[in-house]
Amino acid sequence: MSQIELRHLRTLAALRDSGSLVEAAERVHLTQSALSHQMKELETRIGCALFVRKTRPVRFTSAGARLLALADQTLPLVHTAELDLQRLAGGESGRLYMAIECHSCFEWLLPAIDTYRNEWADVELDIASGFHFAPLPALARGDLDLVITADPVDEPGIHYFPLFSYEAKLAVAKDHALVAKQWVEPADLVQETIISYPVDRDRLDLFTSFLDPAGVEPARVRHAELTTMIVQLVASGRGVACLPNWALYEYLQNDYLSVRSLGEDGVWPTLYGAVRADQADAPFMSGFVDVAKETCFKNLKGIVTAELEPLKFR
Amino acid sequence: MSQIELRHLRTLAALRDSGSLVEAAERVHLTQSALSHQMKELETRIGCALFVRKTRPVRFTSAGARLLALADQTLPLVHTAELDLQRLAGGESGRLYMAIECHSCFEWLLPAIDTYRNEWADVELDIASGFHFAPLPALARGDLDLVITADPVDEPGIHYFPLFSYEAKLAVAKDHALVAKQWVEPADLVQETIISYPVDRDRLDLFTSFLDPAGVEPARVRHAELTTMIVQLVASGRGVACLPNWALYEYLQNDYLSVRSLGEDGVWPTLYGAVRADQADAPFMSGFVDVAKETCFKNLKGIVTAELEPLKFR
DNA sequence: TTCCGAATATGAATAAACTGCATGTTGAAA
DNA sequence: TTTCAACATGCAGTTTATTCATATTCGGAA
Repeated sequence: MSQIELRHLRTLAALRDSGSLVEAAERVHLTQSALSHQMKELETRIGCALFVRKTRPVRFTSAGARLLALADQTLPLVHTAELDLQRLAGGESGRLYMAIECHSCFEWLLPAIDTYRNEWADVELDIASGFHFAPLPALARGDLDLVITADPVDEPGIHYFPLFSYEAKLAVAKDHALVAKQWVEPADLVQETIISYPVDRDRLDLFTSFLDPAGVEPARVRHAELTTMIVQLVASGRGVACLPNWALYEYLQNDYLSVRSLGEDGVWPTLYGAVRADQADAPFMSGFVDVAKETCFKNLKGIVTAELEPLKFR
Repeated sequence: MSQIELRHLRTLAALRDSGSLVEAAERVHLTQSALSHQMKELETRIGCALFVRKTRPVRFTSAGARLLALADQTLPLVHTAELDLQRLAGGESGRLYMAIECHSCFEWLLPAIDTYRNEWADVELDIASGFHFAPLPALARGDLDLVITADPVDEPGIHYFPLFSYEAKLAVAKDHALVAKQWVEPADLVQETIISYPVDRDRLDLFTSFLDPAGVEPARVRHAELTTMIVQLVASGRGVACLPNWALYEYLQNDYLSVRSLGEDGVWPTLYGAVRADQADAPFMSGFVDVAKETCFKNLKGIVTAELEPLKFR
């Protein structure tokens, strides 16, 4: 049925380029006998001669010429595919579809992606922005290749690259009563309205690391999509919000609101890049982690103000 | 080195279309085990995984997707090539480069080619018009596939299809002295100017079949490229010319000149189609001969006038 | 013509590969 | 946990590809 193989096309091309079986054999690193057998067998399979051997250089029949045309069409395609595969296998290239669980991460992620693109032009990048699905299962399944998350779940086959730790601070209006306190205790928030991103509360550090352990429930929870919006609501006294220190830096510089630590020691989540274990060692993957850490380091390291601690890098 | 083979591409395409190795195995008429081995081996050869087997349907990695793209590029090409080869092998298609030794043959050759094209659209036709080379060696060598000739040379590997016999007549002006004779004898031409196509005289029937055997040399030989030109020269009494009866039919109808036979029985050359022996049985080749004979029969059969004999078909 | 050298063809042996069978492993759903 | 379906694997049989040694063919030169 399927009779033609790439080997035949390579032989024919070599035969055209050299003009004789003897020389063609050298080019494809086989013996003259091998090529003779090979061609003869192909000729019987397709039922007609491919070239005239009595002439020098050999003359191709219509069938031979047709196969040569096929060779000219396909062999270059195959060759470039092989080169692509080499890069793919060497980890110089690959697919990098990512999703972020951390809502405010775009701030440092976009510059990181910019610099990464320059170094790894061949990597196919994409960000799943509107992620209404669970990112980690999608990662394990292969729909995603990288997930930025603050909640490492111990799952086999998933590897976590720590990026940095930041302090999750409580943002309050400048005239808020809590400004008087050195730090915030869970009980202080009983009467408060919490403003948060519209995600499950078990993915909010304020609840998982602070309020829930103390058994405290705030008066109300409001949602806002954008960091700017949350900050505005907080500044105007409509509630308080828990945000990463680096996301608050700009607003503190402008004296737009105040921040306080959650508890005496503060809450310090760590941001991880989650990848599939089999890709953890791929150069294009660890390359991205390196670029991400470096970008954060450059852009976010100097965020110390009177009220903020710097990030902790690992 | 060269690792990818068409079989791998076919397997991958089947795998994508079906979603599982089991089903893909059915499509390529192999067992699941065979495909498993095949894919595993390819993966180790190129150094990275091609698809994830844990999912249903299977999910392709970047490398797998790249190979699928290659498959989509190449497999259709290979398939159409195989179809072309089938037609080529079945003789439904082929190359038909032809040359004509007979100068006036275009008259019936061009209509013949027209009808042939309709029946054998896939045959690559070409006419070597300005043939300043020897056609028969070119035929044996493979530069040509068909030569229309009136001089069959007994050469091994060449097969001659007889097309028809015609009478080579002497055309003279209407008021020429020879009109008085029933037929022409060689000695009658001693004083005459012969007008012929500009080719070697041993390819002119007038010499080879009439004058040379009698040891007669005409007074002068003039050349003209086109049949019309020769006829004009003859009609105006500048000389006499030997032409096929069918080439003279039109001019006789218009009472433009007169013709006489060469000798009592006339000279009757036969026109042959010469082909390489290995192509003599190819349907597209004998198909051409049939069309050529039929065209001549239709177009040239009714050439009988008071002075012309009809063609003889074999 | 005959001989010679180069190229191709051929036959047999060997090496490699592909494939199938039987069976083990794994993952997902009940 | 069980079960089922899909995939992996070890092994054996078979096919296929290649090589080596040798024969044949072709074209040119003596």
